[in-house]
Amino acid sequence: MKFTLKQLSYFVAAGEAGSILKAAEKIHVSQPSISNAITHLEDIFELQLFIRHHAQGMSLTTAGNQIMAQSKRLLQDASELKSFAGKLSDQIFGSINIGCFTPLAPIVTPELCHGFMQSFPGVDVNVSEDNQAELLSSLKKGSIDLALTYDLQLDSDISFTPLVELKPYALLAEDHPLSNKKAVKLMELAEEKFILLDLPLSDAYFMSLFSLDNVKPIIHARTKHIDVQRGLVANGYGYSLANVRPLNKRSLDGSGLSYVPLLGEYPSLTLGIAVLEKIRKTMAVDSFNTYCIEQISSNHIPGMATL
Amino acid sequence: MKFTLKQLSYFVAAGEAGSILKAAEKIHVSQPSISNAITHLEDIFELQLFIRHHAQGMSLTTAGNQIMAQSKRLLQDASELKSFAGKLSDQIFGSINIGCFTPLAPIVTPELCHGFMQSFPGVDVNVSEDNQAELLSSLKKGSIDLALTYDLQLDSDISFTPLVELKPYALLAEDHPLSNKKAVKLMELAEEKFILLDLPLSDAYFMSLFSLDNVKPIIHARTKHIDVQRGLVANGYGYSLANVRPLNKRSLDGSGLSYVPLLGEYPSLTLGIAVLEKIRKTMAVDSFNTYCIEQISSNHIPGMATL
DNA sequence: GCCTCTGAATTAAATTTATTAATGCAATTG
DNA sequence: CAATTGCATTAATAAATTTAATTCAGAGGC
Repeated sequence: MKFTLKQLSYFVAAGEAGSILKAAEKIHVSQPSISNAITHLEDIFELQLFIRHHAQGMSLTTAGNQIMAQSKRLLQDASELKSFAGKLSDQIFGSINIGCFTPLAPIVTPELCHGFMQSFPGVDVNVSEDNQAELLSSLKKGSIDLALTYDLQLDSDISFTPLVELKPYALLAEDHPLSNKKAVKLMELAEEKFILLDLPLSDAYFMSLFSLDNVKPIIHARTKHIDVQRGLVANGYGYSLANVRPLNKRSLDGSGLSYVPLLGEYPSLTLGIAVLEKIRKTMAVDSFNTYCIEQISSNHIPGMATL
Repeated sequence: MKFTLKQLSYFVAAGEAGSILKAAEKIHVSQPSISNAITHLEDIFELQLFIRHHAQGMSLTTAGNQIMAQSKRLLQDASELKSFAGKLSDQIFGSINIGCFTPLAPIVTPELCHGFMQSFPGVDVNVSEDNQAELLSSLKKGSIDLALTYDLQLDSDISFTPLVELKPYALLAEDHPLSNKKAVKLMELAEEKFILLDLPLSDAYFMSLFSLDNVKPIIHARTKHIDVQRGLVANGYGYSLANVRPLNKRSLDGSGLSYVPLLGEYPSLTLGIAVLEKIRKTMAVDSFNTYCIEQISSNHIPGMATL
């Protein structure tokens, strides 16, 4: 046996009016409706809520007063839930979950998310980093609202908004003989040792670049971590290829790096926004989406160096 | 357009089960009921709460997660309201409002209410003092649950439980010639000045005592305050009659008083508990009622001296 | 003290709302 | 490419809510 919010609201109206009839007029329902609601509440609470005065309305008992205070609070909370939902749908407000492809995350998310939260203090942005497969799965599961990633292996139910193309470049040690050239051909590096960034999608992508020029790289090391990749290159263990361009041109141990464009036409990786097609976005997610479009362009990418 | 607690609970069940079908089995309702409830909530909130996965249930969106957290809280609060009401009806718990006839209040209520609240820490006792007419009106209005007063001018819808009879006695100054007598006749005081406690009921009562003996008192002063009455008597302005017997036999200015029984048969005032007949008492009120019966007897009255 | 009035409770009919069983439908699985 | 899964839809039914009309008990006026 339970009660409804409607019954509570009828009870509260009667309690405030001190009369069922007056309450009925005020809230535009019939007198027996309120009478029923009160009787029902008295039954399930096993309490006398009102003292009925013949021909002069009714007044709350002490128990009724206590229940009424709680009822008002509950009704208030219910109406706040409604307005919370309303705000979620039409105001830039609430929590949003953003996913970012791991190698991109340390470059773009700090500035991007911080800037967004500065502009929209009502929004709480949660960022998670993951590989492409997991990002897509998270989008479909709803555990992230939006992903910043490349347009690789996207399913049909994911919609992708391209933002910028990231051309591949050669990652060389600062003191490498070719490090000051305007551009470099893959062929020129063919005899040197190659450090492969061995992540689910990037490995295949980088190898495809070599194939285009019929170059067989000498894979000297594989790593899943871009900091290891940069550290190895900076310390002269070999060269590598990359698309993301951290502003800081030193590896974690302080050794210098150089970014040299590739001479020739190579496929870029397109950085953009992936969202689930069928989803209806909250205002906050939508705002983050447009914020990304505004902030990320070929002129400027948060946290990223120009070539 | 509003939602119901039932709809919220269906939504929460579905959110927790990750599937309408599983939720339906768990809470024993049909699948379309839950489906409807969710659709309704999505409509009125203007939010997408779930992502539907074909043939593999559904998962909450970020918005759905936020709404679900709030919904759970609201349902929790609703169930707490229910249990609060339950406790009010069957446990010694909550607030109670006690009324007390003004002259009695300073004598009996401090010890009585303090003792009760010690024994039942879950109960919050509020005491108010008033004259008989107001006490009865408060009982009928429900603003007090129970009144400690005399059995005077009670209406038919008030039920009165007598506790003790308070015999009238002569209030004399400590150094009054008759102050050490075992008992005194009203006749013996007839020539002295009389101080009348001039309260709605007590004035008529005291005058009726004189009528019984065909004595015409010399009314020297009238007061509505028992402290003034005691002060006047203690300082030798005259004698008075009273029923309540404060333990402290000094007036507020420190002068001594003496209580001397009346010789003869005079009507007593009966101190007891007045409650509204038709009311269903909460457990807390009922306990206070029995506590009064236990504590107030002819052997002992809290705060009151023996004659 | 009689009559009228007020306002809650009750009753019965109408309406709305919730529930169910059956079915449809889209995507997944083997 | 059937078979299955699981949500949405539909239509029939059951339940709850609402209302209009009425009853009833006490209050208040004369």
